Amino acid sequence: MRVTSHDVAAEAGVSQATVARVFSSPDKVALATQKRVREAAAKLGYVPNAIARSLKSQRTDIVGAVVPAKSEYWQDVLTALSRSLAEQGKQLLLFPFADADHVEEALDSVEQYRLDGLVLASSTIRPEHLVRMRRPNLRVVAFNQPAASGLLPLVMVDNDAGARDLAEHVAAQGIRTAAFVGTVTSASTDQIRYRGAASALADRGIACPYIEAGGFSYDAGYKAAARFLDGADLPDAVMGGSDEVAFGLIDGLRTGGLDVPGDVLVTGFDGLPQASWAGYDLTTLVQPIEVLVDATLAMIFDGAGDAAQSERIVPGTLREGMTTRRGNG
Amino acid sequence: MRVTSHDVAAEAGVSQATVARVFSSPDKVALATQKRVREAAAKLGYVPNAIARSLKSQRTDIVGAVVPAKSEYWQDVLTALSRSLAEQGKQLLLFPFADADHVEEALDSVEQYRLDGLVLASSTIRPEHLVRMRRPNLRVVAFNQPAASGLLPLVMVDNDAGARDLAEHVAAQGIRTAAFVGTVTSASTDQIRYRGAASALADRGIACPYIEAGGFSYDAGYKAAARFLDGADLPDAVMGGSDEVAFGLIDGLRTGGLDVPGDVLVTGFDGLPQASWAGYDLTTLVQPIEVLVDATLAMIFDGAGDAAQSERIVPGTLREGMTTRRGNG
DNA sequence: CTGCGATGTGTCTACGTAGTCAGAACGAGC
DNA sequence: GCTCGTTCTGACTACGTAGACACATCGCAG
Repeated sequence: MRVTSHDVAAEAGVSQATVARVFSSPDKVALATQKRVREAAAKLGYVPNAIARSLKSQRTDIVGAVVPAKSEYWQDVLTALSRSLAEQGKQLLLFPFADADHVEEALDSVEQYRLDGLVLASSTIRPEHLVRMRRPNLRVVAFNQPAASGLLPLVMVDNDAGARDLAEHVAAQGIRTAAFVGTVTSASTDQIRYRGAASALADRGIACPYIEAGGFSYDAGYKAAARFLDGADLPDAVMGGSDEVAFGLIDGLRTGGLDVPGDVLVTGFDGLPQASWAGYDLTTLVQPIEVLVDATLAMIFDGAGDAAQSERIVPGTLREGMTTRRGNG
Repeated sequence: MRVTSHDVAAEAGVSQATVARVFSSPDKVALATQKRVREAAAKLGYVPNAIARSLKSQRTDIVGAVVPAKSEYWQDVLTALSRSLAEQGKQLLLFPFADADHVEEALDSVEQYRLDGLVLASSTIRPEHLVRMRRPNLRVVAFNQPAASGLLPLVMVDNDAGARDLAEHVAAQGIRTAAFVGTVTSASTDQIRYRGAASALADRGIACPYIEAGGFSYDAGYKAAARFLDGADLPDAVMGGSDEVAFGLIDGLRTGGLDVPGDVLVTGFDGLPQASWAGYDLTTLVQPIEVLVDATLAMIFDGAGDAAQSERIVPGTLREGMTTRRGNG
């Protein structure tokens, strides 16, 4: 039914091996033969079977990605990842999980496929799951996941330096009090971001209490904003652990009658496309997603020997938006 | 190196065939044998090889999705799709493309994999490409793609009825003039939405000129808003072809000094998560993505014989947001 | 004209699984 | 005790490809 390399071989009057060579290592086949084979293939509508090739060659040309099902940030990462892979003739297989408790299921199905590599893209995967993914024949790279440090090869943005940059930027606006809203309990990135920001602010004599939002979503930020609405506690600046939280904060504060940035400055972290939308124009730390993705794929495909220890920390870029423009407006 | 069913067979003292049966059709193996095999498998860390299974069984348990690389809407669809597939033990393989001119490349790589099904998810794929995807052994379903009608089995939201609902809703707010901003040239969905809205408005004596935005992105909407800023042309309501365009419109109008909904009403289409964000609170037509996705997968896996003609049109739901709340504020 | 490397092609086999077929073991019914 | 049907298991093979190996052909230097 299906056209195979044998059919093409018969049509072109060559052996099956020659047909295979034409499509995998053409330089080993005489040009005249190649032409004959390609014509026969085109005539019959032959397309090489990637499944069979994978079985034989022990390479799938497929990279898996374990990601949270719901998150604006990861969708941007996935887009960049799959585009970069496509350029190399490889594909992306998705293993989404609903929440931290369902990671295990996703990891189970990962093992059935003999993937060339796996990107663990979530700051909420637990260390015990991370370690479980260390296996021969599979190059695993943790993406933006500080908790994986030392356990797996790791690529991430410089969360500490980024948080300091943001903190220094708001400090330069002349604030006296601040607060950090995020979710240290479930995201290891937020831990570092909070520490970096708090430390930089402390250097300037500004206290920065931590407020647990219970998630890194818009809703979490929106609800957390209620904390500040009784007025007494309102700091001069609120730093969100992520852009999504910051959007929620801004809308929550504004809905509560406060002005951003008039009454309170707000910052985010990630640099989502929406941060540039005029409705928010958020001051945030832009992650160089292309760079991060390229570094990740480089680790997977040209990874060194003792990759478990290798880490690549990439600096982000401060984006100064309207949400921290104070006084001079 | 890798643990195979042969290794497990040796360990358990059975044949390879029995091991295979334990993992694919357990009811054909005696319970005692099953237990022995499973223990041996656990001991050796055996995981069935999906590649080999696919080659033998001619089923991959993988569904492909051809999607535009950049689009908020499609990311929501993909999330729902992959989650639904995961529940059935299947996986999603992504074939993103940058723009309409690169669809061909994506489709080429689709053929190498012997996918169980393929979702063509983009309103910008050209009809000639659509037809090319009709092939034996591959169940293709077009998703939200009016242009595929009659060419491929099709699942989509009722764009016409949805656009009429939106139009009637704004008409009920007492508007006298309107405009539709979208991109009929590149998205066949916008064509239907515009016609539906214009027709419903015409029934009430309201003209609705069409304004080409040149895309369905935030930026396209933002730029299109400039059209209305000289004041003279400002209609009472602007209908965006999609939520993304509507967000751009709103921000563009507001940046230009207009009030939404005070000076002009705005509607979207799709029901993105951001539509519910307090900063926009957009009136839009919410697509029942879960329903659409389930219908799509049903067509792929339990599709009828003459599937080319089958179409499933699902109604959406009107979401009344602040952007069309007029006068009574 | 012989020997040798380079090049091109064919034969054969393995990748790891699942389905077909045959046969073994066993109990039940005559 | 023999036949029959049922249940279980093993041997064998095919899925479609790519790599190892052997061999044929050719040009070229000695």
